[in-house]
Amino acid sequence: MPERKPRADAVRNREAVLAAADRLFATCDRPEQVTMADIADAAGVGKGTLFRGFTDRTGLIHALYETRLEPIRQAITDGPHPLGPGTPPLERALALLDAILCFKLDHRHLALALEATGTDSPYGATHYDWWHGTLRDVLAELPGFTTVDFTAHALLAAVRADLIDHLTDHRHLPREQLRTDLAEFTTRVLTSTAGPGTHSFA
Amino acid sequence: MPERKPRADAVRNREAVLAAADRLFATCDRPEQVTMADIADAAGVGKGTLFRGFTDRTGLIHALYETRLEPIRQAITDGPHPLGPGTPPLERALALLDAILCFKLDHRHLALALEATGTDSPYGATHYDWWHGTLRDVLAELPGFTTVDFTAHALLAAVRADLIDHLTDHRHLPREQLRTDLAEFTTRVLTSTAGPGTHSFA
DNA sequence: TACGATACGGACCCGGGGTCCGCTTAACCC
DNA sequence: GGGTTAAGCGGACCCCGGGTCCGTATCGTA
Repeated sequence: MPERKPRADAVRNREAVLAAADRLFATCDRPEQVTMADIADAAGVGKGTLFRGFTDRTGLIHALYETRLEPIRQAITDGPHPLGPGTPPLERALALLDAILCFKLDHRHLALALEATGTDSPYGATHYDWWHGTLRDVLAELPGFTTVDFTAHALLAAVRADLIDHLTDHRHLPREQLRTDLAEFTTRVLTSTAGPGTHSFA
Repeated sequence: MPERKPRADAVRNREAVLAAADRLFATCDRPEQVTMADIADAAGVGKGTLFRGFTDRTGLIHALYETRLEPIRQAITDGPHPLGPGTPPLERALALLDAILCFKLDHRHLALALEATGTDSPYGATHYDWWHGTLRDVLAELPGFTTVDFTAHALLAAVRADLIDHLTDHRHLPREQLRTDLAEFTTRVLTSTAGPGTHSFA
């Protein structure tokens, strides 16, 4: 079974669609305003082609997101300091979160579009489990940490796309401000010597 | 102009609709499965009545959410210890977040429905500004805090409905576990002596 | 060049949010 | 209680967007 190679026009179209979608999402301010028909038109293909290639709306956005995310993923799994492995945990955790933040800033439209699919909250997405797992493993290397799992979730929640979007677009927080704020917050969380701080209320 | 009193059937219907909606959202597992027509049927009224009374889907969910939220709001603005004013800031912040967490646990369906409206991310909702403002003011009373604004956002992000839902329904974290985890996390954030933790990466 | 497999595309379907308007009925006045 | 008025009702209807289908065009191969 020599596994036929995919047709040339198919791959060409696939690229065209991804490019068109990226462009449209980037220019329109509410991702749900971008309709499938719009994307098809902009890419110069029929609607059927979209769904053949990407199954459904979510699939298309997913695919797009994935391509943009790949480099960062790479940098984390086996890249150089400070993102790659081999960086001491506290510094690496900070680097991770900063990287996510910057990514979301640079690709706000995509991240928002992804979350706006509605079909699956971010927590259904495959990315999320990966991010969470990675961050959790890093935190686990820090001494004296018990609630690693929840902490990873909470830290990731601080860089969710819509929050970032709200802070930059509506509240006009400049990028660097946001980065330092996040860094300080993360540092607080990770360097605290919190004993059993569990005050219990009735 | 003696200001006619509202018609009896109108208020009766309003209640019926709210009750029906609450019931439906509570039983169906994905809020977007509940259609406006469903709610109208369940309440024994016509679709027109829904839109007359609540403008649109978002409005209906908003109204519902508001009624459930009111007691807690009350307890915070002028209730007793530990939620009310007059509680020392650290303890009060912990109480606030715990209260939000419990509320979202008890009304998961509503909170999810609200976020799933899509039309406005949680950050567009009026509640959010109030929560954020309240929490921010409390944090501001803690000594040595600089990034109060962002910290408030980040802490609130940790109790977002879909995260809570994911942790309880998919990961099966028990309620009490979640509460203690959140309490510890919050304590870490608020009791850390974080100096200028702003390591800068290139 | 001929042929099979694959991809194309746009007409079409369907379900859900939101509208509209002729009819109903509660509130007010006597 | 009976008449008048306008607020309220409801469901047929519209619109729009995601997703499907299948006759046709195109590619890859021999």
